[in-house]
Amino acid sequence: MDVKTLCLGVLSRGAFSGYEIRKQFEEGPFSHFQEAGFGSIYPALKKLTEDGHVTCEQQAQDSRPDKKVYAITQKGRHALFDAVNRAPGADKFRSDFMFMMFFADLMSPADLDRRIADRAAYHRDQLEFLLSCDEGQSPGERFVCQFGVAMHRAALAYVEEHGHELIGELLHRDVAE
Amino acid sequence: MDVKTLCLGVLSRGAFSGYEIRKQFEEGPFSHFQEAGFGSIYPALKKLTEDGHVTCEQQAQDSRPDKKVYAITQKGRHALFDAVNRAPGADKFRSDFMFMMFFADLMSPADLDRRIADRAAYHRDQLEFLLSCDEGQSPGERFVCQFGVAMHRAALAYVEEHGHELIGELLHRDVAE
DNA sequence: CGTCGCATGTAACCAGTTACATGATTAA
DNA sequence: TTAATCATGTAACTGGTTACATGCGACG
Repeated sequence: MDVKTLCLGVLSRGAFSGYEIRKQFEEGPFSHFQEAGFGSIYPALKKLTEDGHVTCEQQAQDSRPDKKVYAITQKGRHALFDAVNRAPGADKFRSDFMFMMFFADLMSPADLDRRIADRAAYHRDQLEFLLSCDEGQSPGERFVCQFGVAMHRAALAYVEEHGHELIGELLHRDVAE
Repeated sequence: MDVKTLCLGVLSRGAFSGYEIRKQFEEGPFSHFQEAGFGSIYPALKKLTEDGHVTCEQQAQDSRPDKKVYAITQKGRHALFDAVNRAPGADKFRSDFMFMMFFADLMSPADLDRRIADRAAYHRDQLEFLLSCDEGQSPGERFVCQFGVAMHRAALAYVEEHGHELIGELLHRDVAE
């Protein structure tokens, strides 16, 4: 799913500036399963405008830089429709944390403990956020949001239950050697 | 986590050829949280050899192309140790499926149903695979593998429970209009 | 007779990230 | 006064993907 399509998705729900679109990827309803930064959003918006998928209205603001508000066109909606009805690519999940846990025996128990605590905190944060944006309007939005809740709940539970177990096992091994 | 470090991780567990390393990313114990293809593995191995992180032994095979078996060096182990003890980057999760579900109202109920069934099948596959490689040797490996099990179990349960709910909601809305 | 598995590699390409460039306002 | 928020954009880079190039053996 390229950034152009992602932007189209955001703009199908309202008119926004590039800055606002980025915010939605950072802390909005898309944040937990897609991401995009300025460097990819602005060029995407430019391309979408050229292709007639969005229109751009420049708004002057006093004591602030101009704002360019983008709105989706009929052609853009069609492109979004096509993208949604294409076969989805496989999920991409990459986790440095899991790689490190895989090699937990290369870490000191204290460091390991800290990493696991950080991880639990991360899942708690995400959970809190997702629960707060749960008043999702559309059925699809609610489905996705609640999926995130289910995932982070499961991950948190796993880390809390098995994290100490892992540290224990490694401690044991250290003593044995 | 770049492909060089990933290869170092694989090679810390034994000597392998580039082809075998790729297989481990495709169907081995790393497959559910990292990936790498030929196009990134071979150049990484080349670089690692130049840097002295791995050594390469060419094995002639009759009626088959030569095999280059790579083995990690002490320097390589040190580099892996450093990587594991660095602060982990944030997880990257990108899901086309979730994007599509977000815009489920742009899909026909029949298509939606099919996508959800495919998704459930995918989680079942992953689960089966992860359960089969559960006899992980090291505590870290077991931790990571069982984490995968927990995640796919939760995802499968969620999709099975709420997928039909979503279709129902959209069907309802279609009738209302 | 085809295609799958073994086996290695390069070159072109591309999407996305990082750093840079600019600058006013507001809150700590 | 320092940092954060608002606001837009480009250029250089980089990492990884895709396609190409080569070729034998085994299985169906």
